[in-house]
Amino acid sequence: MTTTSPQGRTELLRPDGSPVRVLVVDDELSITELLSMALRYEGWQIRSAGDGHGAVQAAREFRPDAVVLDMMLPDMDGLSVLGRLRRDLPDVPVLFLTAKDAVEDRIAGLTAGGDDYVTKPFSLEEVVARLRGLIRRSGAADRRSDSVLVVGDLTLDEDSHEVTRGGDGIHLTATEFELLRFLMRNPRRVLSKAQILDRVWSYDFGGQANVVELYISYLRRKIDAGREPMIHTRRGAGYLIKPAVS
Amino acid sequence: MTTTSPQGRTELLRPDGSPVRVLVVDDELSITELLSMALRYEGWQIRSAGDGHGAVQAAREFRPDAVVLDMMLPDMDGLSVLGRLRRDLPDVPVLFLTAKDAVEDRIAGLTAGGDDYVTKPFSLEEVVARLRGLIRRSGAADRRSDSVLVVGDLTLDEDSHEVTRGGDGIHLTATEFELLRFLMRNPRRVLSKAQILDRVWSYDFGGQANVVELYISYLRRKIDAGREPMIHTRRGAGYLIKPAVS
DNA sequence: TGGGTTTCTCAGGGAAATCACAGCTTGGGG
DNA sequence: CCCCAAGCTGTGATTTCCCTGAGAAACCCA
Repeated sequence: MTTTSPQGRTELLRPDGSPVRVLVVDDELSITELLSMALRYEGWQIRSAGDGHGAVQAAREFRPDAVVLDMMLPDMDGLSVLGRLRRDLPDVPVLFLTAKDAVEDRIAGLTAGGDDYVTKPFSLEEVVARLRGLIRRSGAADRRSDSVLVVGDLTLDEDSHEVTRGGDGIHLTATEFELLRFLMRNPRRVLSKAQILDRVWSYDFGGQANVVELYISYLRRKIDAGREPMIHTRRGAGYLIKPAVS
Repeated sequence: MTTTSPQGRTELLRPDGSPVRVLVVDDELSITELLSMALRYEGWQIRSAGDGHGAVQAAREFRPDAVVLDMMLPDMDGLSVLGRLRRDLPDVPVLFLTAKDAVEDRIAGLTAGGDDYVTKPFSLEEVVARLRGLIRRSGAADRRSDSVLVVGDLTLDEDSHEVTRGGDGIHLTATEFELLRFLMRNPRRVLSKAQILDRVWSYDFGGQANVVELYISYLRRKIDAGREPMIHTRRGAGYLIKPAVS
């Protein structure tokens, strides 16, 4: 089930209308806090743990609908944690956090069961999107909630990553896609460059703030090219997307 | 929940009808006093602190609905304060104050959880508007309070930054927008040039006082152009806005 | 390993916004 | 009715913000 909040954002809810519950497990406090903050903002209920034992215990009493699990924990390795989690909650979907250079094939085996993973450093937009996907597919939230965002004649499918405007397919790079998704999830709302950076770029990005301008310019070339523009600049405030007419 | 005060201003209240509580943290006394005065004028309850430890303690006993937090404190850095605040009040929204040139610095991730920031030197109108936004979105105040100001056939949307009169969209610059917002939040009330300067321009503005006249003139051109005027001059007193009829 | 793709930095150009200045208009008191 | 203070607005300088081309570096896939 989804509802639309007063801010116009679409929230994911469980069938009984209560908020989705997510357990976040990471030993770095800054990461759990960053994630907790961002996921709470999605309207979800969050519990966090800093090690494997804490995770197992929290899972038992909190009974989350999904788990975000760092593969690198101080007390036990990710696989053992996963095993124990599964003993209590056999069907809970797990989003793994792994270091960039971690052995990918081991993860590949794990995600076969419908789980997913992102590599550190991640962007919040990516984590949120993948969690939404996991929860949606697990059936914890209403299945009818679908994965296509629509603004005017522009559509974006979060599952297939397909983007169309006026029926024409548009190819976007990964970053362009995430930026557009963020804009489309907040239609008609001015988003500041800082907000966009925080959300779409990874948390350790230390570069120039004008990447946002650059990618807005890329998006315009692909989406607004020769049509009524949908992406608008609010000088001194930020950017927003809205249907071309009106 | 919102109520309309005898003066005609719209106030933000908590669901139980008690005033919103805001904690202000800054080491410069002039800043905390400036903010406290302005925020009290909004009808909110204010407590202030001059350093990180004071902030954490005050948060614990005062339990604010929102926090204004300077990133540059003498005893601990902004992120540590944030972490400790969050331990006691996981969902409290925070408005960060940062130096203009430290913007790139490390805002990353801060606005991701729905928090926001303004750069020093700020204008009071900006701080108040952003605080209202944070409180509104956090759910501490009634969610029905929405983001659109209406005076006669003139509307101003604080989220999309859209302004219309009689249905026609009107493009305003950032300063024009803030000036109009201030007028519209105080309809039918005479606002002196000094008041306007104090509210809409940043506290270190050292320019000529006639910027107010200039911007009023800009606004008239865009809003009153060829229609029944809504912006009126009270010679020797100030300006006011009111619906065109009557 | 190598070529195509993607991400990002840097820097120049240009447009918009802000503001100072000055001359002009207006309104009200005497 | 005159005059002056208060307010209005045209002009243009300055600043700030945004856009985008070019190319370097990183990445990915075969």
